[in-house]
Amino acid sequence: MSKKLYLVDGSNQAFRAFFAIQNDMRSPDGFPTRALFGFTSMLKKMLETDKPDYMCVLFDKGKSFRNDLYPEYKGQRPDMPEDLREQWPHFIPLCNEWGVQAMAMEGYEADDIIGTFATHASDQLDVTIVSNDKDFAQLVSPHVRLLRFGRGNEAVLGPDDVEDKWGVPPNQIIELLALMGDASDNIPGVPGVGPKKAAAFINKYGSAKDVVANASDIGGKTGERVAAAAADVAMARTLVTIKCDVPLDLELEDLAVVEPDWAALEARFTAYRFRRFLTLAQEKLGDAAAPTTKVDREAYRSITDSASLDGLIDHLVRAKRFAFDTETTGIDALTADLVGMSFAWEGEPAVYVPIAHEDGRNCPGALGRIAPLLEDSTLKKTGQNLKYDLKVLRRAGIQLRGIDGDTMLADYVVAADQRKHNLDSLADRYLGHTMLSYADTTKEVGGLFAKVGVDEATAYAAEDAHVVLLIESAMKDALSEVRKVYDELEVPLISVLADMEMEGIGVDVDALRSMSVTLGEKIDVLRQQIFEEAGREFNINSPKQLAPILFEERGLTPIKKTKTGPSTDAETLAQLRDLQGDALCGLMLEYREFAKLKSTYVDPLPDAVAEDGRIHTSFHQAVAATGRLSSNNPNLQNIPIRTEAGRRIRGCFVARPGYRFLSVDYSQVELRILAHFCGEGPLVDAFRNGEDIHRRTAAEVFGVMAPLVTADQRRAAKAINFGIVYGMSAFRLARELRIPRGRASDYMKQYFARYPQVQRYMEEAKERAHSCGYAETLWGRRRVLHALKSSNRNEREAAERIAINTPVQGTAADIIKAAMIRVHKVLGDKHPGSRLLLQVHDELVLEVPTDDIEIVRKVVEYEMTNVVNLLVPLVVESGDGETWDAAH
DNA sequence: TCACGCCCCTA
DNA sequence: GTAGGGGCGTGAT
Repeated sequence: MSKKLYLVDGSNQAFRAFFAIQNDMRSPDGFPTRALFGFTSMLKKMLETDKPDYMCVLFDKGKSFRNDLYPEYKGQRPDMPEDLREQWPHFIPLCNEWGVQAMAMEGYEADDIIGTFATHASDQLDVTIVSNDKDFAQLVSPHVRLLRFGRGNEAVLGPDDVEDKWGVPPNQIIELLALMGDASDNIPGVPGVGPKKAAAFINKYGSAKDVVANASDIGGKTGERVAAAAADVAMARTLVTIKCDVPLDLELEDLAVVEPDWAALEARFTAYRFRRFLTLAQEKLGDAAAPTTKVDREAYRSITDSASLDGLIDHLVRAKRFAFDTETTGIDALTADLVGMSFAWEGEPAVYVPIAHEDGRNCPGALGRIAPLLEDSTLKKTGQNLKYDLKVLRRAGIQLRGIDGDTMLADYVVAADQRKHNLDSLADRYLGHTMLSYADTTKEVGGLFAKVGVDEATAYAAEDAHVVLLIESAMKDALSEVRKVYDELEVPLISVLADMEMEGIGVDVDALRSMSVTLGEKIDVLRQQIFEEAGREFNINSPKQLAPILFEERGLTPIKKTKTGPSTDAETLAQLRDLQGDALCGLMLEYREFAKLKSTYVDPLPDAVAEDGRIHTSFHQAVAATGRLSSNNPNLQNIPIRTEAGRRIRGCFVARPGYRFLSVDYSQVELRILAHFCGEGPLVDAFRNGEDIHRRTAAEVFGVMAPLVTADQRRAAKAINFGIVYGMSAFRLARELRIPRGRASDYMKQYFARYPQVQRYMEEAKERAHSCGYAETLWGRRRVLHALKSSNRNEREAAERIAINTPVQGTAADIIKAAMIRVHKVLGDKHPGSRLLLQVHDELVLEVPTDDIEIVRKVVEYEMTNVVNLLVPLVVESGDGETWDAAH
């Protein structure tokens, strides 16, 4: 058997690793590590499973001969992301410490060095090229294979695979690429000729040159394009051809894979905080300090008889606190049924209690015996995303009480900037442990957990409960920094949200269906009018098709650009209609309004109605970086309100007979919070005196008496007040108000002159974030802001705006969460007929028995306004009605 | 089928 | 200018 040589396109794999990982990963001192992490995974896996005898990782360096030949080569490429560039110098030392040769050669691309090695070595070795770049397909031969990594899968391509995939054999790939060009390298080919057409032409005529020579035979538009692109094709052919004769001063033995330098890797992985790899290095070193908290799945037990069940109950009662997890028949808590439960507590191996497994080894009477423990609030529970378990149990008639921890939320408050807070990610991040996957566990039984055998189910389920405890202890110190927001807000909110989701909200499905018909008719009429006005038919939903009609056929002047061309958004269309008098733009605006309402709300909402006739949204507690909730399936936090047609959709949300909706919303809550953070000053005075804040601001900015402020002046002041909270620029204000930049700038100057404490707050918010690395809310919720240190001005300024906005928006989120907990408590205690249904950031929607409206209004208003003492009063406005629209 | 860009709904 | 979810078109997979 031949020995194996692996040639890795290092630049390509570094990029792939960077973009494949969504979460921002950093070492404790803030150094970005995500590309290095993915790259390390790849190296380790390749070394362990493929065991190459020789290996070399190649990186591009500087410009190559291709740039001399064609200055625009790779010219369209955006700059390397800063986070990736910082990691760049680490790749070669990392490879070397793994025992792998790595290099970059000035003036050559990795492709050419790989090509040279591959052609020289393929007569004595089996060569594998590791890259996702399709150019390498040209080098594939019986002894050279191409290894590509996709999302979660990888593919090894030999000559036949290349032909299957691209339609031509490896020795024709150059011809294929010459015709196609390569958009990512900015190499022009024949416009309109992609992989399919190119392969067909190559197979028919031979080389790219032959295809060009036969352009007249191809005929039609494509033929013309082929003929016109003759020079480009020749150029492209040179550019895509990998050089195989780079002068290399290396012997094969220089590429031999040697034993990793585990001590160096240990230091490196400690610095990067790569837990899993660090453990590996420590094991290899025989290091006594290697963590011994390995997850031992063998120790887990299943509880299948009543004697063991007695023992479990005894243990749980004495433990006083335990982690638990439910296994169910599905992922939707509203329809999933209980299959089993797992428990873990201090000092014993975790256990699994099967309840409804099809193999019949279930624990008799378990649910009834365990229920009192779950309902006992003096026994403390923790888990991962307990809102789900709470809902499942409630449908089984069990009221879960005593929740005092949730690892998903703990990670959310410790690391709000991470995108993923699921258990698998947490186990990896905090423990360096890879969990058994649900997909693998249930793969052979069609994803149905009830069909999994009890032994296998035990390993999977008990691990979930066990790992929750391990993660809690690993994050203990970090969590102690943000205990207040965790204990007072996030954990108590779990059961409030579970109740709201289970309660759901009623909708008038018939009204929505008839609205769909009416809107459909309006849209049809508008579509015809648009075609008539445009003089032809096109896909009205396609901005790409609309743009040339507006800006070429109708000769209108573009107002702003998107990445891909002139914008056709609503602001643009309105200006084109008003300032350039274009009728088509007016029609498009109407069309867009109705089409949006129909496709986003009116048509999908009836499908979201559950068996109980109500819509049950999901509130996500660990998504928004500021601490807000989000809502989906369906999103009930973006139901229209601004337009008349939109409000009719709100009118389709209806209260039960005998009930009314009560909607209570905070008035100007973010500006009040800003005033609080600013301290004394006219802003605080205005709120304390109950003034109309926008009128007062207008009076200050325009230097007139408050009663004399005009409607236009008040509107401008309102825009400024909103913008301030977001860290707005004068440029943006000018656009918002459609006034010259200089005037907008004057307004802002005057604003800050009258409210100097606002400007001071903004400066201090930035300085604070710079010095401690995060922005913080009133409850101590934190958001780390690495980009403050960025050398890119746009990124840095964006982070500064976040530093200004997050304390304000996040404190508003804290306040309404605290209010929800108090309202939920008082309703449960004193007004059980009334329920919280929705939260829309500054608004709570309740369903209240008609007779209780006034008393409940008082109670809710009291709780919302007295939830915290700020320097300015919190004020709410309320309304009630039989529909959500009427209540607003 | 999926990722991405554009557009638009909310606070 | 902040924070979200989601529909549709487009082009690659």
